[in-house]
Amino acid sequence: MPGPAFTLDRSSPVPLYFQVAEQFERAILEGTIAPGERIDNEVALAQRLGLSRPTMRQAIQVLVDKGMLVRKRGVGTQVVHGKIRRSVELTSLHDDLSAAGQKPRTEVIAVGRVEADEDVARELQLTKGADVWSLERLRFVDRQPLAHMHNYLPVDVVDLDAIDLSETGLYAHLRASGIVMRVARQRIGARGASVDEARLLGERKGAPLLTMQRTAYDNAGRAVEYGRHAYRPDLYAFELTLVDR
Amino acid sequence: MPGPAFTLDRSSPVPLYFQVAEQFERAILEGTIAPGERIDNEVALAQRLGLSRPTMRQAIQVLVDKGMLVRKRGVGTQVVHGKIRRSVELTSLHDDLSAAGQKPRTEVIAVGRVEADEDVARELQLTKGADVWSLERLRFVDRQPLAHMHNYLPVDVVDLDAIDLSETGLYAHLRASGIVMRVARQRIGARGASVDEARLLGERKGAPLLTMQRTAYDNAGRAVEYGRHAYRPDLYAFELTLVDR
DNA sequence: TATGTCCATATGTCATGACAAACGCTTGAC
DNA sequence: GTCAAGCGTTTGTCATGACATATGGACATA
Repeated sequence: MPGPAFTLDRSSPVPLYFQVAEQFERAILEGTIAPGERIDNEVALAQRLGLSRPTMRQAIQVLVDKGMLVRKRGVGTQVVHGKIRRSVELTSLHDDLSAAGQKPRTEVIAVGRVEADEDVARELQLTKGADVWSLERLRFVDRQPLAHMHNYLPVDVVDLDAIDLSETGLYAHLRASGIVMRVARQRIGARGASVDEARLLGERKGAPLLTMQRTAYDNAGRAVEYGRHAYRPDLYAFELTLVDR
Repeated sequence: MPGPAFTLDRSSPVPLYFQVAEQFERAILEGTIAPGERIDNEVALAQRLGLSRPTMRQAIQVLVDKGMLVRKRGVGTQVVHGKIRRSVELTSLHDDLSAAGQKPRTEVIAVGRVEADEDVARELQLTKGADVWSLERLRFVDRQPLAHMHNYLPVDVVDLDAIDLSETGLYAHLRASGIVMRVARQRIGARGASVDEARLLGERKGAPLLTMQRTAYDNAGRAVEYGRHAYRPDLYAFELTLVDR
């Protein structure tokens, strides 16, 4: 596959397998390695880079998990055909849009402390009536309303009053506050717009909306965020890549 | 964490790491290991089971990828809080429903060879106008129409005429035919029902529908299936678990 | 009391070596 | 000519050993 000469920095804190994976990914995205093309076998690659085979395997595994490479025993490893789309990750809509080069604008409709209803309490592992942050926002792209977002957070996780949420996304701020989200559970569905939603999103009552509910957990398994979102389906859709292992 | 005594069968063709992962998963689902509880460290576990640490790590990694366990360096590995839902996998709706204990019924509306339109040709990596299988079905659960499914397949992949598609699912048949699907790309959205869809699904025209488009690739990177599906949102939703790695 | 340092602990990374199993091609037998 | 057996290639699995690094508590210090 000769491809570009990969460089390794053994003094870097970035793990070697990750350095290799990054450079492979770039080569694939740039087309330096063509779709369908087979890459060298693991043993040869490892030797050429001065790595052990387990490390080389780990690097390849990263891209296999991303759906960019496919392994076949006895045959080799090759680049997957078709355009590579980024899979659904533990990011927010704000991150998604920023990555796509768009500039989202966010309008905070309401923020404050409320009593958790049954749904919110269950999802956040609290008792009903407990004090939680409630955050309601409207997101625009190109002056068009794209999503109506209602999030709930335990009060001991973060102080929402101290944040300017119209500038940065909620997730970006949580990360900056040292909150590490490790697992999230999502439910994607659809329903007709309520009167309020229709008004906010510039649609008619009953117009189809794409909905998403998400509960995010930190690395201690504690629920840190629960959100109910509604999207205009003509402006947004969820894309994901599934990999069978 | 003492937990149940895991058993290993070294003569089995099932990999050791997988045997361990399976038994761990069962213990977690059954509650033998409580949510939030820390499991023993990798070295001790490996020693107790007579395994090497890499193998033990590989077993744990399987469950970390599923979002059931969380690792913390310097601390340990613990069971995630909250109910575990199965993540979106490379399965079909038929599989999903069967796994949930329901008995889906399928009605084949039309099956035959057609010329690929632009969309189909692009997704299946064919030229426009090429001969492809077209399969249109309606899926019921408890006598209620749940989904309208329109799938396209390259003619050289399988012979749909030879199959009874009302009994087994399309994916089950593809697997039985030796077709291995490794990667799939999905796009989930929403829109209003067309007149035809409304009639088939027992809804009104313009009623919100949940839509999914999927292109599946085999292990050679060849597109083997493209489908456009529409679901009744009151009966179906997509659930997925995201894991940050 | 508050803060910084040290240390035990557990996971993260990496190397080396070995055998197993699947795939695809070639070769040989009938 | 067709089919089966054999073989090389490549990934899959597993063992052993070592050092790095983040975490959280104990302890010493200001």
